[in-house]
Amino acid sequence: MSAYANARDQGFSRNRILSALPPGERQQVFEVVKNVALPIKTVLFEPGAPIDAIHFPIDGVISLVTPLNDGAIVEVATIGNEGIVGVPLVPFGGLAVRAISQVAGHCLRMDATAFLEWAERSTAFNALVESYTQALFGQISQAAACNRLHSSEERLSRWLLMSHDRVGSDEFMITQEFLGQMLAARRSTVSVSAGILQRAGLIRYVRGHVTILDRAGLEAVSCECYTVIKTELDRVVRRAPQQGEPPTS
Amino acid sequence: MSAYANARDQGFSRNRILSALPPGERQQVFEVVKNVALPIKTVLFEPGAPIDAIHFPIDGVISLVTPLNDGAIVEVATIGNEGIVGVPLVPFGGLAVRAISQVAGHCLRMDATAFLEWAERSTAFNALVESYTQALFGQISQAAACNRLHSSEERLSRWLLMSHDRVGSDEFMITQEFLGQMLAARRSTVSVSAGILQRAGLIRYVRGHVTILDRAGLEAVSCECYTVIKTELDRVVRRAPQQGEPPTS
DNA sequence: CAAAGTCTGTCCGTAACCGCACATACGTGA
DNA sequence: TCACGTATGTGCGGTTACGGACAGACTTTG
Repeated sequence: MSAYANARDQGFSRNRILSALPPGERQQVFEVVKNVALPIKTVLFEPGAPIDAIHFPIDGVISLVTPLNDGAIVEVATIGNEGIVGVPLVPFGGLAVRAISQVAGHCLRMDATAFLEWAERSTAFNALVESYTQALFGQISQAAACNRLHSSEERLSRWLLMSHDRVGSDEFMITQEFLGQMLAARRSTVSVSAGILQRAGLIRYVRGHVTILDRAGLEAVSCECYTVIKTELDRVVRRAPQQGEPPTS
Repeated sequence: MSAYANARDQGFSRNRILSALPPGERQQVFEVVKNVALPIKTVLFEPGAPIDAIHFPIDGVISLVTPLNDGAIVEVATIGNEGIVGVPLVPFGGLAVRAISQVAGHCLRMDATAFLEWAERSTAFNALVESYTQALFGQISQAAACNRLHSSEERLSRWLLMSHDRVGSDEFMITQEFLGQMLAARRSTVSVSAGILQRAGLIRYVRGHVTILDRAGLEAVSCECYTVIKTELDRVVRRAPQQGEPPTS
């Protein structure tokens, strides 16, 4: 989204983790984050490198990928407005993965030091972060199983569904070449799988332009992993006290 | 190991996370843990179930596995005396994986409530736990990539090496049937891969009895994932102040 | 309109592994 | 010693996806 409800909001309430905070704390967190645009293929951190900032996606999709020595990469998790990029965060520590944006969008950026202070000060914030960390942990575990056992068509469907949930639109951009990297499959394999989905009327896919036509159909083709991951991620914010509308200020 | 240096120690110092604690705190932690034996195929927790206790392995190997609807399971991490079973722990939360012992051994068991209290009270303890959590996160990410891209022979070698590191012996028990479940491969595939390793003189494998004959050779056959994971796990305790010998009491 | 670049559909030989089956070898206990 | 259960080695057709290549279609740029 390029226009926000109002200038002060800055899309703040559109990250579901932050939305789940008590209104008072939400306002305070608002003071320490900055809305940044993430063009496609922006790298937020590299494996082993110290993480200087935490990102709360508003729209767009960010992937955690494991790079291998031969240059191949494998996606292990996708993160959107339901999550946080950069956890688990340890002072001076780094994660073993690369964070890279797959679908362009926006994030709320919080310095690592501010994040750690907040986690220490606010019980609600800390609980949400830890709960999400656990869910992310589960997502990666499920991806590990999925990568091993499920067909490229199932995994493609899952990827499309997860992205669809996150971008908030039936259309988004992703080339088959890039998709192949995410799924750790040949581009030609992606082309074949996507062709099957397309002929079945589930999607339209023209030169990097994906349109979701039949969500229910995609869910039927996808493996169970989609539902497992979605259920677990939803639980993170559902467990927190429901928040009302953002303050009209 | 069935005999400990002394009764009070109870193998305490053989878990590398606990060993990395300052001596004073180590003694205190000693008061709240209990040495328990884990026969093979003991389940410590199931996906989604609340975790009532944390385990610090002394010997043996515990695996985190993701079960799928069709009954298949995939190993996403193995944990031995370098680690902790049950993190990241959140009050009333559960992990999306099953923890099951693969090679029989012993653990130091700590109640979840005691664990949470300790993490809050002790900075050193908390730092170790969080650092390990990050490393475990990396291990699962690497496994996700490995499961997708590497051959059964590479993965088998990696599994054998990781187990070898943890059991502290050149011999351990694991049937091909069980190994196949861990690697999410047919037993016959395991048989073929193991046969290749065996004919190459790297291992001996007779009716569930594995003997590591040539570690260096195995490392050459294994994929890079072994080294990546080992390096990351080693960093956890290397970052902490080195501890001396256990107190002779 | 022409040219260059990008993206996609398709093909083919090959490799790895599945899914299943069967035979053999080892170990235990009667 | 024999019988039985367990564990392993092996074989074979079928499937999936690799690895590499090529042509066509669309888009952008000049």
